[in-house]
Amino acid sequence: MSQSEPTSCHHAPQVNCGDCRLSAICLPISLALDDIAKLDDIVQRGRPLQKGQPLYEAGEDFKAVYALRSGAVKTSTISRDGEEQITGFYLPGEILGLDGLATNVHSNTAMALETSAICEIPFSQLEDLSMKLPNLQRRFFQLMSKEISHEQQLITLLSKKNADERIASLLVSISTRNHHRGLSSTEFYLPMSRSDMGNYLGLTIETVSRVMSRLHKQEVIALDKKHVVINQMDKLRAIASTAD
Amino acid sequence: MSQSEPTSCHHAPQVNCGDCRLSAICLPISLALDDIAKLDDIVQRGRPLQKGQPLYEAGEDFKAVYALRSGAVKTSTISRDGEEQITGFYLPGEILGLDGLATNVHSNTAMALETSAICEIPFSQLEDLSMKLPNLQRRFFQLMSKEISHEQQLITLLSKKNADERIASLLVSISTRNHHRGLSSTEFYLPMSRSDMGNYLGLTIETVSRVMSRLHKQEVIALDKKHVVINQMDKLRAIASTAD
DNA sequence: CGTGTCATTGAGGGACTTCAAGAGTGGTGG
DNA sequence: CCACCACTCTTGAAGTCCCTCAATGACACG
Repeated sequence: MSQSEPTSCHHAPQVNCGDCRLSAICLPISLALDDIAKLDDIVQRGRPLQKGQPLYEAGEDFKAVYALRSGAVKTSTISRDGEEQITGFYLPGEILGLDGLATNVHSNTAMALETSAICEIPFSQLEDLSMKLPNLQRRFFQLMSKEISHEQQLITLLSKKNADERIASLLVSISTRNHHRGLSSTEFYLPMSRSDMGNYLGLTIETVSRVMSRLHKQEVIALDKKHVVINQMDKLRAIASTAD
Repeated sequence: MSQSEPTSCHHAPQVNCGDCRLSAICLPISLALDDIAKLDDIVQRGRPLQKGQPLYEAGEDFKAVYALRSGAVKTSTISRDGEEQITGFYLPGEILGLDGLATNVHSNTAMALETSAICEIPFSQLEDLSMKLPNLQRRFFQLMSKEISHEQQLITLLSKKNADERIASLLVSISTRNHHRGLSSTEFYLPMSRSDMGNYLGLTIETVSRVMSRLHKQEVIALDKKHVVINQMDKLRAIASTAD
């Protein structure tokens, strides 16, 4: 299995929020140390999710939000005729499951793209805690609004960008998020298949493959299957940013 | 100016929620009579908005949500390079402005497509009131989730549907919403320009025009500028529903 | 009556899809 | 160990759908 985390094993379930390498970008962001301890008390850390296993499914009751500690997850909706539409990819330190917040029912399915360690945060307890910690509550509003603005960016991408711009946008997005997590912004493994990329970006798998090959030939990126090295970040950004 | 409401003038600012023809589908839905009266007390009814005037703009502080009493409104984001992306059309009885709820800042701009009468509901007071009226609070969660699922449907449309399916989907959507408001589901005026339709659906204005003409020639719809009559609803739905 | 805006229609071209074949990879079992 | 299979990915050739460019028409407004 390809692995983007060579530093150490992050699947160990015994880590707590205070020690977690991701605390700076995850839910505990801007919380005081003893507040993190309180959050820590309600976080449940289950066994890792294997590739292809669902974290939650569309239609399920909303019971918790989830923080991704390692691995990668995709979220998707299934339209009436059974076709999948991927709505997002999630990387370590990111929070998912908020799609159920409004109705108490998840509208999306979340599925592991590779073996993933996940912190589960039961929402009832989180609600109580966030009453006491205004910073935590603010963080949740931020997250919800981030979800919405992400969707609107995706709409703009699908509505206005060509294939090159779409692919470049996705690569820049992953790069930026990796950088944010303290990882390399120029070298990483794509956690999703070409098919998932195409589904997400509104392209066929062949077009995804062709564009990636083209970027490789132009030496904007180096490419070996899922391993990506960005050689010319400025150029990639230029391609991506016919708008964000 | 073309007008889809020949029955009576709905721009009169003095109407209250209890008397409003739209109370069955608007915010007061499922509220008891005296609860509607409470809601009524905080609703502000300003002078009508003229075509092209903004109701709120991206970046503005979120102070209120709005109920559309007559007319039509579009919401849109402006991407970095200045291009507009329309994210929704709103018809009488529908609520807008929730895009600011998460961050207290609007992420979209809302603009009148034709002369529109609008009820403004200051959010601070609405918050207080919804504490006391659980049905009202539930209604708000519904509305937020509706916004999210609308965006996800738009994503699927942009990602998977061809031009005919996109146009048909929009027509069916407007038809359904008109029916819901007690108006004709088969005959109505489009409140937006071809350009706005194209922007929203990710198509050029020429393609919009061609598809509309084609549907006309196939006698699925009758068409005179913005006036639409749906002759074969089943056929239109069939075209639209390669998924919803 | 000219001017500007919006919409329609046609011709041509381009970007992406579809169809098809083949290469590379991982897993299973003889 | 390698043959076999399933699966993913790549690459090419052909086709199609939509866009671009352009001209014209319809209508409102000064």
